[in-house]
Amino acid sequence: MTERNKCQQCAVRSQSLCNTIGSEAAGDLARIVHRLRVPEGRIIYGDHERSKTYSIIVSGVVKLVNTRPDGRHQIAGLQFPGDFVGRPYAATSNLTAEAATDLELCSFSGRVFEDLLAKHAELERALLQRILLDLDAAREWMFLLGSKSAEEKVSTFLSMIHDKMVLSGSLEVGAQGQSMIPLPLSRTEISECLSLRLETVSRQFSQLKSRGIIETSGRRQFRIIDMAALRAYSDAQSVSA
Amino acid sequence: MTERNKCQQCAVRSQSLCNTIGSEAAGDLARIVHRLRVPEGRIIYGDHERSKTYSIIVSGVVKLVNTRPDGRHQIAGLQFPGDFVGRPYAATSNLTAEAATDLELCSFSGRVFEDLLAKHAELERALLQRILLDLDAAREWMFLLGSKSAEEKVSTFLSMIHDKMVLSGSLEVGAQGQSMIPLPLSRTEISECLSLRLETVSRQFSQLKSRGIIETSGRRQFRIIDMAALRAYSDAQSVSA
DNA sequence: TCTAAACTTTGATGCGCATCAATGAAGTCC
DNA sequence: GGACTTCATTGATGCGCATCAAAGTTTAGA
Repeated sequence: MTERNKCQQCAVRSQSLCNTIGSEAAGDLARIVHRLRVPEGRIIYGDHERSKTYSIIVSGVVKLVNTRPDGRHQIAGLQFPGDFVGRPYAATSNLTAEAATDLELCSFSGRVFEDLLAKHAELERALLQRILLDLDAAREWMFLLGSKSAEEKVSTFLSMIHDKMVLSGSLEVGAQGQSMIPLPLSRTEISECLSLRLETVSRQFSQLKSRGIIETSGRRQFRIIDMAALRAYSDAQSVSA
Repeated sequence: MTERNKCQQCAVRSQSLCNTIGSEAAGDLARIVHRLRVPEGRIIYGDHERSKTYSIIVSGVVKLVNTRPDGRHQIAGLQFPGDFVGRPYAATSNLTAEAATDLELCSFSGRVFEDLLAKHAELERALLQRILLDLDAAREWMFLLGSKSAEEKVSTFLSMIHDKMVLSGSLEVGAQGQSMIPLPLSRTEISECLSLRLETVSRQFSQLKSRGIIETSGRRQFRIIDMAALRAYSDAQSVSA
């Protein structure tokens, strides 16, 4: 892929949707895109949303929330920079996509994007590949929800955040010992993501701190002191003490 | 869609992949398909499988198993008649697809099917739509794994089996009171699907029986006596007694 | 039909996390 | 900059499901 194939406007990382397609499709895509800033808490799509839009995240984090009639709710997925947000080919969705942090988006109006999908098979293929990755991730997360202990869940969550930061270029590989990493979610949101109560999440944070594996600063930042230990706790059974 | 557009060979239900595409693509697809019988327990793809194949299930159930180094494993999805089985665009998968029951498949060799995907955009679109449904289902199942009680999990599982039987035409709507429904999984497999222990699954079966909501016959058949109650227990909080 | 193996059910006990409750720290507004 | 509000931490207790253990049932094979 040559440099001019890349979408300069929303270039985030190489795997981004608009960087995996040819120049003609990319050109068409660039013509209909517009930049958008979205404040934390804003609903992007869901429930009673009529006007459909699709986006690629430039910066920030989107949470996909599964809300139930009885008030229980769960975060069914997090989308990071470079990820595609939207649900093509469906009038409604049981999920609500909400800005977990302030966002910058590359946004496409629903109708136009769908036409473009029909026009460029390669764009549709790129989308299919991306959705398949989301499906892999969802099935992997199912294992966490069903089979991991609270300790494993919180450790997995923190290393996942670290890995996403590295992937999106916001953090250098191996720099975790030095750099503070921003937490995109509150304790309550983390608990909804891991299917724990927030008290349990807090206790696991405390334990990881007391073991010297992580440090925290304020409510929204953490530093990984011992990455190897964090990874070990993420898939424990290995740890006996 | 006209009748001749339908793939007569593997026509299972209207949503099946080969029934949502045009006649030319369907013709090409029919030309490369071959029927295949697979005995229970056989691995369809996964782990160290080299030769890729894709299939549409004609009859039987496939389980997608997530196996971990430490021996824990979980069923990450079930595929029923009409469903697509395979993981395009990936050399490997962490999942193993295994015949939960004896199967009849419409099978496509990997290379040829991928060429066909590239040739017919409409086939790729149909696949994308199907994968999106799988993603919706996976995210819905995440809620079960993370947030439902053992009672809700088992009730949900049984009504899901019922619904799938109806969808695939093996059971008439509203006939649940009369007909025995075959269970495609053992207690152990059900427990791996719901992230419970098999003893807990068994206890929930017993409780549903003692309440007169279901009956069982042998290990692999059940009858739904009171569908409304079963549905209520599937999303409890509603039930207080 | 009898026997053995595999699977399922039922019972007793304990642990992990939820729940209830209170204190403490961090941002926000005047 | 002090008071308020929101969010996070820590503690005490209880319940749901895992775990350990044993008996019962179904299926297959001699």
